[in-house]
Amino acid sequence: MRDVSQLAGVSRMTVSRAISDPELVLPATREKVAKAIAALGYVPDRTAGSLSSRKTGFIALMLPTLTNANFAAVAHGLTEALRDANFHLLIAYTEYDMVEEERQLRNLLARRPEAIVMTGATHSPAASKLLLAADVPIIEIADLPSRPIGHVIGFSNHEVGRTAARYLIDKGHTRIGAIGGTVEGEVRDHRGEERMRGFEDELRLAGLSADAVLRYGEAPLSYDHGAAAIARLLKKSPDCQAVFAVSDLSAVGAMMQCQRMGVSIPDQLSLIGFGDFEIGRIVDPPLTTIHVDFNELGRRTGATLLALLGEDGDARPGRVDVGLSVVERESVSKA
Amino acid sequence: MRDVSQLAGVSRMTVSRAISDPELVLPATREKVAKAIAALGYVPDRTAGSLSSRKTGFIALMLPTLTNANFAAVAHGLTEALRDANFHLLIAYTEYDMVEEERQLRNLLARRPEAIVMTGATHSPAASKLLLAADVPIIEIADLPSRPIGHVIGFSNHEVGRTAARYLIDKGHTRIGAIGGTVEGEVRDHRGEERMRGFEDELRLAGLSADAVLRYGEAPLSYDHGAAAIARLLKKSPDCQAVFAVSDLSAVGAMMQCQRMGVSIPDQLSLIGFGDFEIGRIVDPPLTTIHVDFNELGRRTGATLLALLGEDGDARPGRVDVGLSVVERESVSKA
DNA sequence: ATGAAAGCGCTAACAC
DNA sequence: GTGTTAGCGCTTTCAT
Repeated sequence: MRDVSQLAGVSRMTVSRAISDPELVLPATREKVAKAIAALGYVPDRTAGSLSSRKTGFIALMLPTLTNANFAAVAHGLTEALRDANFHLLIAYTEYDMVEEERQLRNLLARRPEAIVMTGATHSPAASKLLLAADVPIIEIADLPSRPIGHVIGFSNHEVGRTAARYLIDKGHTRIGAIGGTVEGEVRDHRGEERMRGFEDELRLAGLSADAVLRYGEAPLSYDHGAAAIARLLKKSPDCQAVFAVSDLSAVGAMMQCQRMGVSIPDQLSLIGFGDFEIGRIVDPPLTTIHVDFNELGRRTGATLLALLGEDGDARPGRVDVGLSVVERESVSKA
Repeated sequence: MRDVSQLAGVSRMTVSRAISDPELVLPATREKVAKAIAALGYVPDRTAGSLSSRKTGFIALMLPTLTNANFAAVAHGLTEALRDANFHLLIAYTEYDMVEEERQLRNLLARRPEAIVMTGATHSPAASKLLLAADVPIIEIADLPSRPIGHVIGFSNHEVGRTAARYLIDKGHTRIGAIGGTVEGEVRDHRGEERMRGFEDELRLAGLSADAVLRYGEAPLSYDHGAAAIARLLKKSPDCQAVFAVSDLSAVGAMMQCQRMGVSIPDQLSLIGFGDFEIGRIVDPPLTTIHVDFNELGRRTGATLLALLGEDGDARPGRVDVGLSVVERESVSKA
């Protein structure tokens, strides 16, 4: 920057202003500076700028995993929303491991993000303490915690499960099952488990048995999980009429496995998923699923962040439920 | 940090050492410092540390998109490899747009990464200039450029296309087509196009027509693309026996579309994809595809980075071809 | 509208 | 093994 200022024949302060707040500089001066910058190929050092201004321009985003289209959509929506404000996303992922989450959070905090976005609302005590002490806006997303740390933009996973159960019940099914991940071990998907609980609760409310609700395999759940889980479930409960999969990926895996086993969907078995993944539209029959607008979730989060970081008196914690909807396709039949 | 040093009764320098190079500090002192840190909930500020030490601990990673399992696998492998060395990945994505790539690169450079990992080797002139001037190790991955900027860890996309063509030809097919993205507009997948070219070249080498090679739709290619493209292709070239899809996602979309149109795979149409995505193992029939170990690519890149950043005399640019292999499953028949 | 001085929170380099 | 001094490249603040 010193080089630029010398070449342009102005002080370094003027260069700084010409870059970050051009309005404050005479057009002629601005021009000279721009030329010098181009000639030298100067790229400002935001590390130094961050230290001085005490604004890093970082937003921390904690995700369970990168390899999930919906979480990627959140990251995507967020990035879009923040791009023009010149914020950078600092992404960390936990692999559904709370010990790892804490480690990652510490690393993130060392970069002094101006806000922290956490996926989910279940944290280790140490992580919660870290978050509380961070003194920056916290947003918990993709969940609807009863005791949130800061702002909330999400949906109720419990309600997802209940909605799935109600839908299947309304179709006249009575022998209803579900497939999801296990709760044992360190690696677990709390939000998926919440969907399973909601499902079981609604089943019980309707006086139906929850015996065919199967927890099997570790997060992240994908096609293989669904294939293996449905095989187990049908062995254990051969008379099952309808199944909820906590993730569309599992649902699709289950569908393919059924195809191989000669179980016709939806004639012999109805299937409903969660997440509205693109693949669900493509398979045959198209998958009935529960949709949450994750892109919107990301964009909303970005807009909230911008508002929060714009005004000084940070508004009191907000709570937004982006809701959910059933996408009726053809994988569920009437009983 | 000042607070920590006072509480521990040592100088700030000792605190710094106790954190970043504990060996240099007496165990007793170390202990005192650790206690003070815990008591105060102190988290070091790496922004300040970076400025002072001139090491940011950032590695820049430029990806076409986040929403692709293989690129996500690269990011994953890289993160794993770098985690223990306390490096952070700074991820940017271009959405297959070279103008955007340049913008993103400038933003990345402002964070002073210690190395830059670029996916692909086709950059705008301005981006190339930026890269050349960056004065940090550059690694181009997932490609095998003839005129690389720095290190290369990748595979030949051209060879992928040739291999696909050869495989189909060896099976006795003569009326062979392909589906990939368009080359028009700003948004394009150069590496996918390279695979298409390799495919065409091999077809011509065998004296076969490349008329049924269809370029349609913009990157990123996914299920919908495959479904739409195969419908168009079969309309245009109804006698087509075998098709290469530049991405497994397109291949799966094509497969589902064929199912809907009553075209039996592989009896009436053979299909080979690229990328070995998980879904390809799950569909029925399982998809024959060309596999590249993207996870290994990420890990290799991480290891190379560590070596590069470890030693002072940075080794001369290396070139690694991770190769490729055909995964024979059941979507290709003999003619 | 521009400039000068001070300092952000750390660590490199050198001293003891 | 620990402390002192100086300074990383910017921006804040205040002056002109």
